[in-house]
Amino acid sequence: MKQVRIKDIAKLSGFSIGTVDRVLHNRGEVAADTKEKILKIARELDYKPNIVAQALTTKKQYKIAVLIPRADKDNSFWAMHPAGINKALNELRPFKVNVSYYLFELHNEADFLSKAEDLLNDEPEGVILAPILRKESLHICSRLEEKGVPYIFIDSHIENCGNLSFLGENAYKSGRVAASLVDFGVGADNDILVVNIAKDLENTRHLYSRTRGFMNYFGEGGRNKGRKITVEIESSNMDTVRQKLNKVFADYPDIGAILVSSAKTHIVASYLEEKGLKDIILVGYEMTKENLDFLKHGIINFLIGQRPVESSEKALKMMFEHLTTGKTFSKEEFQPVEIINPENADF
Amino acid sequence: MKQVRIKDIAKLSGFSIGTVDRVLHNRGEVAADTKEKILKIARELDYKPNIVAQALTTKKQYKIAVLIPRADKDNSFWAMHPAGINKALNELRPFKVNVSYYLFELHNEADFLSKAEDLLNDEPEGVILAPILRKESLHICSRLEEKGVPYIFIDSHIENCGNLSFLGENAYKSGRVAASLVDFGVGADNDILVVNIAKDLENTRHLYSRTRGFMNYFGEGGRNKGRKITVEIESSNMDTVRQKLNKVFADYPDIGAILVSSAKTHIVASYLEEKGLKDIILVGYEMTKENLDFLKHGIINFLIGQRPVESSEKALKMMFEHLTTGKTFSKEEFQPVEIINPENADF
DNA sequence: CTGAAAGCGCTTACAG
DNA sequence: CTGAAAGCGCTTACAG
Repeated sequence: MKQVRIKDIAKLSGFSIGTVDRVLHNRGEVAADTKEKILKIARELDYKPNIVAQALTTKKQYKIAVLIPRADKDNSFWAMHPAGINKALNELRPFKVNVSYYLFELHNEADFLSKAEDLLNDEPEGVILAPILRKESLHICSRLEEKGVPYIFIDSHIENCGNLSFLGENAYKSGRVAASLVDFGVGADNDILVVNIAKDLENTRHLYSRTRGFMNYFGEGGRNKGRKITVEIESSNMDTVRQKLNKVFADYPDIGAILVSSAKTHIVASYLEEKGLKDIILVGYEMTKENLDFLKHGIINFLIGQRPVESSEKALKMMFEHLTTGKTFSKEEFQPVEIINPENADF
Repeated sequence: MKQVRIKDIAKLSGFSIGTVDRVLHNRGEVAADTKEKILKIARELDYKPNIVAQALTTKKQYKIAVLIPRADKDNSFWAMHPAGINKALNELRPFKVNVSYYLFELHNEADFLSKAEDLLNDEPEGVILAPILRKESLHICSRLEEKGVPYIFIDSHIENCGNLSFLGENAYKSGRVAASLVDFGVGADNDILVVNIAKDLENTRHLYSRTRGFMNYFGEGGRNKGRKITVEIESSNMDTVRQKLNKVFADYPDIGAILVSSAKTHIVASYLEEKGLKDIILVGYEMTKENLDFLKHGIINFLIGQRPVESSEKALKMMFEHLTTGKTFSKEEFQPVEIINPENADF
């Protein structure tokens, strides 16, 4: 099975390679019937372009836009995605890929929409985005679809969209993983507390899904038979957190374990450290610097990771492959749920 | 910073591109002083070949040999490495890479040597091997070095070798991870048993390192204060295992957790199931089908994985990059130690 | 609407 | 020992 070249199609069809190339790329200026003839032969021969020759010859740069939250000190999680993009870019070096970032302030709807507008104006050929804000993201996605621009979701998922794929965690499953870890270590009669730190839990579905997974694990079985308490904290401000948690601990003195459903785990860890509550099991999310510090000091027992670097890396490679070959992918590619404790955190 | 082409070097040096190409590839037939001149310019311009053009034009196939144990039902772990190789091959598709396997019977010295001999006769340009049998591997490595053939270790590690790199777990660390998991769930006063199943523990260093990591964790701290018992079982035959373990349990009735230092974990799991010892915590290695079955049924609590698929994938890509560009790598690239429990095993 | 030609950067005979 | 030319498979003006 030697490679089929456009030269072969040219010979068989009786047209020149220039014409064949034009129909293969839909560049117009070809008579309808010759187009058909050529396409037929291409299909029969199962023609696949040689992407190496293509890369060598083309001047085309693939313009890919990335729309994610801006990383900052309280939020270093979002620095991991650019790291993954860079990894992919490095492997794609021989080819011509051009990535531009559109970074919005986390949980700021207006800023998200404004950055998305910038993105649309720049007319990228593919988009990778984190649709954290559900409503606003849906709006952008429909605009992309109108323009025929493919897009891939990372981090968060919206169902029934025209996305090329989704790369990230199965949030429900990761909640169950957290539950199983708590259950392995906690006393059978202790109470368990779930802390959600988010401005608008409604509009941040994956935190909600994690909590649901966590609860369902215990609903369906598990060793622990204690009460399951949920508390929502709207701000990650330490005073607010302290006040809320003081109240919870006053009401429930037998709490043996805490789950924090987001990367803000380190804030609850500070609280526990401050109060000297070292025996309480604390499980949370994401291997950010702040969280890892508390993990190493034994305040956090486990972190659940969703491999953001890998997701973004795969997303970019996937987009490139789609753009060059037209290949499509399964609509959801869940990444493995990663379990991190102090002993395997170094890697 | 535009790309430097051999044409640029040709112009600057006053020679033709043919001559430049000859010195760049050390193909001889060039006067010593012109060679020097050209190399100097190439260095100054920091010339890097365009691998896309190279791939398009060359007829050269890179021949890479893979020397690993043959997978079989008792040993499906070794089927994961070819999976990783295939992944890499798929990404390297536009280039001309040719992989041949040399599969030996696990722990069979003679067979290892015979397959290695076949490999040497076929004169590959790069080798990826699992140096499980220390002594025999050293012999092969020195032969490869004589021939100037680069080689990468996967799975097991031998220090102070001329290997291009090592890709695999940090066995000592992974032993500590296992210990921390046991420690999180086991009663503080229970005894803990370590089971080594291997024909020749001496010559299989990584099992030894895992056990050492496990023991040191408890030596340096940990909640559990019970006794730590070690048993060595030479064969994975069920009768042998049963007999040995019966004896151990008779002597130590308070065993609360078991570590199996290898992929043979499922054999101990069968034993526990047979005896109805469901409350004993069992931690072992590798996500093979047999082990995963017991994990899902709750007999095995945790499996430690070393990401064999990823290691092999990286190894092949690394070898390819080395062969094409001459790039060198750090001598050890440890893979993350993966923690698997029933809830995150599906991925 | 179609074809012939030049070019991407490198490699490979071949002539001298 | 060195250079000129053809070719890898595809794309890109350009001429007709």
